[in-house]
Amino acid sequence: MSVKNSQPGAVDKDFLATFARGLEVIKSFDTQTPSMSLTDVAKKNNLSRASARRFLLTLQKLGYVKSDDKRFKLTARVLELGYSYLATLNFSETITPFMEKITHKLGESCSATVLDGQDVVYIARIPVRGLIPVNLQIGARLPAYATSMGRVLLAALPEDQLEAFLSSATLEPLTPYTVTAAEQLRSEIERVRRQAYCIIDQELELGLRTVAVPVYDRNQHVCFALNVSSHVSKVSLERAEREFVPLMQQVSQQITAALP
Amino acid sequence: MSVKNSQPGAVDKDFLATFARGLEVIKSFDTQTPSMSLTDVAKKNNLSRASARRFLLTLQKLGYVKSDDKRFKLTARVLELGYSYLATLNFSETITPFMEKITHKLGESCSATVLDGQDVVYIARIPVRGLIPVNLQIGARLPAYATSMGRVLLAALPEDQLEAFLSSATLEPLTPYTVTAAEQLRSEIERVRRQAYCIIDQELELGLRTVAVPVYDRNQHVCFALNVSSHVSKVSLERAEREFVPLMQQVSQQITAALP
DNA sequence: CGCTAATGTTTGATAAGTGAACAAAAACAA
DNA sequence: TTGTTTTTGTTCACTTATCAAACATTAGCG
Repeated sequence: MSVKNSQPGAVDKDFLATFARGLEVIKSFDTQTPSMSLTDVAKKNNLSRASARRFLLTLQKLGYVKSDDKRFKLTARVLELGYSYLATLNFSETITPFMEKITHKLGESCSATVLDGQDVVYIARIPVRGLIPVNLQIGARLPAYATSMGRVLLAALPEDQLEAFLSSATLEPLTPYTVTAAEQLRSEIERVRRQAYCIIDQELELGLRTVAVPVYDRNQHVCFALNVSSHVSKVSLERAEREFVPLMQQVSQQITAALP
Repeated sequence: MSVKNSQPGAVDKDFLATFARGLEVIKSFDTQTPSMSLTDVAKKNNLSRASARRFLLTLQKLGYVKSDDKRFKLTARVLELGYSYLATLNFSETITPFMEKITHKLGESCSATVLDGQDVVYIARIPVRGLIPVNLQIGARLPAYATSMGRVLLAALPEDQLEAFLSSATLEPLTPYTVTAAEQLRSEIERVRRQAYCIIDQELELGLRTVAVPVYDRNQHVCFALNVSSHVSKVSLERAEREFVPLMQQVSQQITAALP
């Protein structure tokens, strides 16, 4: 890498502001503002109206937005962008049948996640009609420190990266049960590494009991985590360990063998 | 719109090439090339290496790609872009429990799609362990003309847009049963409009029998289609009409009432 | 109706992005 | 080692995008 930014105000010569701003424009459409006028977009992204207009016209020409009467909204084509990530994970097709098998045998939702920064991100999910209709679509994020999948993935990190995570993460008490002390979290993660699975009770949400196992690729690298989530009133801790863990570990090995 | 491009070679003054190219760079990562070197990216997108490098460094700085030893790959953050579209559809959360209900009662996969151009695009899906482990994730596309959901959505288009679709679509015979004559397709679509549901038999894929109904928002506009797909050997046409259609139409109305 | 206020569109000086050419560093073979 | 090839990084005249401010167009309102 070249040395840039000797002065604080200096801009990175290799940073394409136009592109970065365009991506922000896409992301600026959300639940609160599903459709926006040109001026709305300009304000929300700190752009001049002239600039906002160019972004919107470009997106429109590419089919990513459509305009009904001066108001712009995203089209389903935007999903293509996210889809190209899923396509690079050659395993997301492979794993679905295995996850369906888990769902079928245990009668609980099954998910797959990867680690991105301090979050786990859902890459696949088989929901079942449950007590709590949780809505965690592909792309959804949850904090890694308070989820079973997060701990499984953190346990697979090299020591220096785990260290970096622990020193930078802010551990909010999401429920009274959430582990918020870095040292305690570290020993939990070490335990997860030894036992090769993780059960978390109500640390993310009251009533939620989740079990996760790592899934390895053919080079012995953890590539994602598998999870089954249930309710404390439905599945005892004892049953989770006796019934859920073995099945999930077995399926994890089957997936490894089936991966490309 | 202002008048542009009097001469053929003229460029659109309001088109941001940098942004459009950047989006292409993201899309250029796919199953065949999940990780690429700088040169690969340059070749695949017809960019100079200098340019490709700027795009990759920008994406890296934003966290959308990471580089392991000179090879670049997308990160899960890319899903955020697609996710922002789902967020603008305020209903994708609302509908999941209803779809789970359908899946539970009928024992078959249930999907929701919208129309984008000539395709239907999946915005939600509840898979079940079935005969054929189909892999249709959120964002996946299928040709509208050969799917039950496509016909339901086409039936809801204003006459001029339907006309435009019929005259521009290329109707490939995907199976021996596929309707490929525009006139026949039109009358099929008209029938779908009258009966308010669509059953398609093996037009997309041999053995596949699918049922679709439209779902309206509170302003009597069709906003998406619900679908249940099964196998001809598992569900008779008679049962599909007697059992599937009424339940799906009932759930469709419940969704309308529940929409924001 | 005219007036105001807001939004959308064009314009010209300034800033950012571009590819071709060049430089540097790997990768590979003899 | 040395030379050859391939890939990656940098520079710089030229093109594109940007902002601010002008102008044009609507929308609202008494």
